[in-house]
Amino acid sequence: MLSLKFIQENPDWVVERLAVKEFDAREIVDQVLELYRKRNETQNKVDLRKAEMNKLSKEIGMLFKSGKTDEANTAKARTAELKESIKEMDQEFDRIDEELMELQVQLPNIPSELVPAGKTAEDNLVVDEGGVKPELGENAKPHWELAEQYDLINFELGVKITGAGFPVYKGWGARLQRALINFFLDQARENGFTEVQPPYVVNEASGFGTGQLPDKEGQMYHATADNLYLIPTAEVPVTNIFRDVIVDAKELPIKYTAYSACFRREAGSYGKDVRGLNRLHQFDKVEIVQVAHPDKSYEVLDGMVSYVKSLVEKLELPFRIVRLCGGDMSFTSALTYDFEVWSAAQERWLEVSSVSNFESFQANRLKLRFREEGQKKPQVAHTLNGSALALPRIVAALLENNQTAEGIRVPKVLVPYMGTEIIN
RNA sequence: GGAGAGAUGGCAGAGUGGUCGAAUGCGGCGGUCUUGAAAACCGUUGUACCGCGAGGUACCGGGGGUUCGAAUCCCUCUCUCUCCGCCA
Repeated sequence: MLSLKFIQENPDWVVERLAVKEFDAREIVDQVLELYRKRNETQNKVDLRKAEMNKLSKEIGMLFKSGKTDEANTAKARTAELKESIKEMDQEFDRIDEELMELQVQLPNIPSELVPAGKTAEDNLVVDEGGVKPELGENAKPHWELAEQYDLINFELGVKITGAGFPVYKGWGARLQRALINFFLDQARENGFTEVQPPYVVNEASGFGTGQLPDKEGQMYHATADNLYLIPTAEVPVTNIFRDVIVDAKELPIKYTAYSACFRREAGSYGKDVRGLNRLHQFDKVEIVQVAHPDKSYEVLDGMVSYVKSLVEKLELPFRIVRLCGGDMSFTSALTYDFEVWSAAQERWLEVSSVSNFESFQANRLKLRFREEGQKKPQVAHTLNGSALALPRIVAALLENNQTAEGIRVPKVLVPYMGTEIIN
């Protein structure tokens, strides 16, 4: 979330920049300005009265101690009115503060200057591409047919056990999942990321910290009996490691990676988007998360983009990198690069990674700060994360792009993990 | 699931109604000493908000209450730990 101070100091700029995200912030910003002013005014007044009250109480204490009971009782009588007005003003303050918070969480993050204008995915900017699209010819099969042919994934079984979007991986299919996870984690470690295994279920505070709550609870599975949420991405538990934390500046950047299953309700999705592995309710992903110095976070973002690029290149997948336009970006992001790989039989691009700089948006919610050497006051840090990578669509592309008459060719980097050069 | 205990500053741990934002120890930082280091000694060491400033306010798990005054008493919620049971 944007800090109140920031909004107060740059109200017009906030409105102007949020327009890039197709968000009309005028009304909310105006209300924030008004309420913030009222809040401070109220605090000022109530603090003065509290100071008076504290002083009186101390005096009464002294009087009782020195046995001047009559004088003490006289003084006591004077506190009643003060007490009443403090109570009223406190309530007023709390009311305003709550209202402010409600407004504050409605404002999306400010898009970076690099974000192109635009409403939909059509307006995203392709900034890089690589690899060669394979020529498959007439008999090319989509991955769901290949998965069935080689008995890699059983979608119907998942329906029976749970429901649509929860496939069962089997044999080489299951082995491929494990191979990819291990490959991604090994790569991350070699690039300086510390591996963590987080919980897959989080509480409300964590959901708030990374921005899923309060508004996007519809995307998460909710275990109501315990009021816990299944994670939609490892970003949530991993980033929340740093909730209410002040780190030393010299520890930055902090680089974490985690494998996790991810759970998404995906209410309202339909059609070709959900066919096969294209969109699932449960999927596997290796995530990378960084906590960075504000001066360095865009360098860090570039580093993450080149790291993810190295992964898709090693997997020999044709890819492109797009910079999301304002209208296609998430609520919390300041700048996002999506990675898409070419799915040769479906003949479409599939998003396999999303790498974002959240600047201080999450850190404000998390109260994640750092302290510069020798400085007293902590500053808000920047957070970033990215998929490295999400498995299902990688699997879809690998199956389709590498299909041959003899079977599915395994990319070289995965051969040691798979123990075979071909799946058949 | 049953029974009990507890939640205090970076950590450990006192404080059971009044100058308590909080003893003490450890850790951290600065200094003295030393060729350097250790030890010893001295000092310092939470966060947020309001205020131009002086300064003020809040915070001892969360919320509510009693009281002139609450870390301390009462209610309530949450969480943690221990033992028993069950169990990967």
